[in-house]
Order: sequence, then C-alpha cells, then structure tokens
Amino acid sequence: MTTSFPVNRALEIIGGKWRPQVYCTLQDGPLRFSDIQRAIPDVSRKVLTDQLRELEQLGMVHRVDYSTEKHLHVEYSLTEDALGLQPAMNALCSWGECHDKK
Amino acid sequence: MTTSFPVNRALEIIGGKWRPQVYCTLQDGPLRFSDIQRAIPDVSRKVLTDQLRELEQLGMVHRVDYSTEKHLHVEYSLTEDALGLQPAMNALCSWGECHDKK
DNA sequence: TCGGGTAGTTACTTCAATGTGCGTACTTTT
DNA sequence: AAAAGTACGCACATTGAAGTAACTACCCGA
Repeated sequence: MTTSFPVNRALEIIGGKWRPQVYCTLQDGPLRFSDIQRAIPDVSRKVLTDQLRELEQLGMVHRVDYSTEKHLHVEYSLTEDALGLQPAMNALCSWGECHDKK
Repeated sequence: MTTSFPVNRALEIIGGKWRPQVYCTLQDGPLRFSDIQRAIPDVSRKVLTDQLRELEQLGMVHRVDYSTEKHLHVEYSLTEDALGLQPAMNALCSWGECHDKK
C-alpha cells in the first residue's frame, strides 16, 4: 500500500459514503442505534451496523451495551482519538458550506 | 440526495482513492501529467486522467495547455477554490500522522 | 393479539469506481 | 532506425461498497 500521503490514513477512516455522517451525528454525544438511523434516514440497518462495527474496530467509536434482561439498550459514542478529528471535520464542513453558496 | 451534512459536499469532491493524493501533489505548484504520475506511482494513466477531468469539472483543478506545434505540454494546478481546502487537508494530514504513531 | 420499538444477522444482488491492456500521434534522444 | 517520452482515448473486466429483503428475538402498550 505505502501511500506516503498521511491524508489517506485519515480518509481511509473517515471516508466513504456514510462514515462522515455517522461521525457528525455522534459529535453531539452518545446515541442509540435507532437514534443514529433517524438522524441518517437513508442508511439501511445493515450498512449502518457495518459502518459502526468498522469504526469500532478502527478505534473511532465506542459501543456500550446497557441492555438489561428487560430492555435492549446500546449506545455509540466517539472515542478520544476520534474527537481529535473535529478541527479537520469542521474545516471540511465550513468549506463545504462556502463552496455551496456560489 | 439532500444529505444536509455539509461535510459530504467536501468529501464528494475530495473523497475517493486518488483525489486526495492528487490534491496534495498539486499543492506544491503546477505539474505536468507525467510529474503527477511519478508522484503517485500506483495510479494508472486512465484513472489519473479521469480524476483530473473530474476535478477540473468540479472547479478544483486548472488544466492549461502550453503545447506548441513542436511540444506537448500540459500543466495542472489547483484553483483558488481548491486552495480554500488547505486548512482542512492540513488538519487531516496532521491527524493522520499522529494517529499513525500510536 | 396486533402494531410498534430495540438491535441486530444472513443471504443475495447491484453498481460505480477502479484497473488492464490496447491504440493514437507526435516528439526527442541514441 | 529504434527506443523512449508526453498526453491522451477506448473497450472491457474486476471488485468492493452499498443496497434489498428477509429473518431473529425480545419487550411494551392498546
């Protein structure tokens, strides 16, 4: 692979169709699976599950299971590592907004 | 489509396998096709051509043809618009580097 | 008991991005 | 004369990400 472009390391993690949206959605705090789905209505359950699993493996997302014998309850949140991307994400967002207006 | 996630507008433009590398390569100034290929050895001619054309259409890259009757000479460079992405790209790069060391 | 909510899994299919391999046309260098 | 450089275009094959549709399994309220 040896890209030697550090930007690729970031984009391998945050790139793709849904991960940026998942990231933005989780920026506001921990959410349950169905909350994320409501925030990103067009993503299917399967794909959202896949993305969350992958982000978990990459150390970007924490999955915490609060389920009891009575209730299913899982929460997803960004890790410390992931929060380090916020400046970059904000910069991308503001560029996206500016670029759009023209 | 209506993503309502501005970050997507940026990533639709700079996302993908090769565009970030093309962007980074052109950050240092205008380059000829073959120079870009040398900087990104694994990209095929076809794909690089495709990417440059798409980036041109998106207003990210200028293609200037300096060819004479004697010599072929085409140069590619980033547009003003594209340069606005530099802060974001730098942030992604530095995160990529930090994230890598651990 | 019927509809709705929570959090998934499994099997299958589709499609766009990417890659391969060829050809064009003209040039300079050896 | 032959090889190599510059800058592509075209047709086709491959692949991996994403989508579809079904199923599991449990709970709650009307």
